[in-house]
Amino acid sequence: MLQQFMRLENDEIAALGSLASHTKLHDAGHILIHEGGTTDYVYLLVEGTASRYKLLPGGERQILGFLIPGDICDVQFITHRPDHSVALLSRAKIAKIPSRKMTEFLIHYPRIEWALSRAALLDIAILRQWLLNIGQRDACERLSHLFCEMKCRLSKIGKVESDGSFDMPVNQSALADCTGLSIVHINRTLQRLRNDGLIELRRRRLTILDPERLATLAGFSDDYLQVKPCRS
Amino acid sequence: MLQQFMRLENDEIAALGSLASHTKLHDAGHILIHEGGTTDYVYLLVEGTASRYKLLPGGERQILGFLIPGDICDVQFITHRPDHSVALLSRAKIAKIPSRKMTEFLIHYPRIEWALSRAALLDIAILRQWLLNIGQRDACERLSHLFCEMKCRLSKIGKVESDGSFDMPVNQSALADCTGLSIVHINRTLQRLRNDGLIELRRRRLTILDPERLATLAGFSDDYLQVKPCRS
DNA sequence: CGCTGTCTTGAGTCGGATCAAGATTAGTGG
DNA sequence: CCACTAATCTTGATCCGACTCAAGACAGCG
Repeated sequence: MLQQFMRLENDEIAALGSLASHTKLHDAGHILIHEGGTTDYVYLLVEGTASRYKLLPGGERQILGFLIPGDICDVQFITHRPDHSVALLSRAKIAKIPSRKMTEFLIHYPRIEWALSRAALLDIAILRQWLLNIGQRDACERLSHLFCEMKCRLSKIGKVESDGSFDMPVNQSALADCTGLSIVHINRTLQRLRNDGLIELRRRRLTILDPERLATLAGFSDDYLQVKPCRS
Repeated sequence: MLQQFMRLENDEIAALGSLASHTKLHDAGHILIHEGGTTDYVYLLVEGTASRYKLLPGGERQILGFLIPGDICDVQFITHRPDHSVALLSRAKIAKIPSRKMTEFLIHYPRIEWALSRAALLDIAILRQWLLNIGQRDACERLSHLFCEMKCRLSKIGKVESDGSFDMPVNQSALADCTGLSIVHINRTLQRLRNDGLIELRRRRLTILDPERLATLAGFSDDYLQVKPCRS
């Protein structure tokens, strides 16, 4: 949600709304963007969850990040040749906006363009944190950190239940590919977290049983996710 | 260099020049920005090399990226509390610009602001590539990829000699901390690359002896570093 | 000349990978 | 509502890439 980054005026909100008015429902697994292909559209994830990833010739996949409702898929692309793919993790509602239209729109609403660049900065902050995660932490810490991060991001858009549970529509294979671990090891690590009473993960739904202890274990602090809206 | 992202007008170049007119020389090891501290300045690296990194309580360090001449240190910071540190790898020339002044400047030169946001997109592309690197590749590939990337970035600013060598002012400890490997393993991996006749690394200077073969080994393609200047 | 930081090398260990198979669960169509 | 199939999850056994520890060799520098 862009409002995290800047208080928007009513007309801006309305304009955004009409820009994203044509939404379409897609099934889990649908690939929105193909690495190396071309796009002339910007996709806005209205409802559901998606992942960005890169594939290696050998078939290895690295998940680069998760998209949650309100996230935009690819203002990112410098050229129109995306350097990674985006696929849906769950059934999702998508608004598909022609790039041309988006460009014009942003010229009329420079404040929104500015908010988007803030969103990019948040992406950077998250990417750096992931790098630290994969580069320096062990399996347990990596998973814990990821869970803490997701919970924090989702809570900002009101997607965490009062009991602390939230949708996490990923299988163990996806967890493996975003932490740089093997599926088997993810499985065993999850069991440890479960046995330690830290989390519960069932039917694509994650409950953090002891947020305090999990955050400590992960070395998680939500500072990097806190974006101050500025320029009023 | 911002001109990678957009053809700038003479007055813009002149304005940038005067903005960055007061430069100062610092020694290798100098810490420009402290994680968790505060900054009211934007730093422009005019000459030399620097690294961004995060530290963990246990002393582990993850290097998040390298800065080369023309790179800007921290338009990045969403709040004024940097989430990582920046230190010089070599003696370097730095322009220190007050954030206020920078903000005003960008209001007068919106095209430059726009170029900066492009630069951020390049940062994102590099970060994603690093994530792939650390997450999925083995030691040899990681190092090779890093070297290919540095050479490509440096060649864009004319910092690669005609014999293919360039400054790489990092010790093995830094290589370890940016690839997520141990120093010892870096040492052995470097030896392999040397013995295979792929590289030569002496006195902080790297020569890629067989670019072709190294790129293949690394799975490197420079696509993600190619930024098309647009909006004329 | 003698630090101090950096690089090398060897030996032993371990976290996490791989391989292989069985158990569960979720979907599908009848 | 059940049978069938394909994912996904578990578990055990084995292996290996990379880590740690430890010590010696250089190199740059005041």
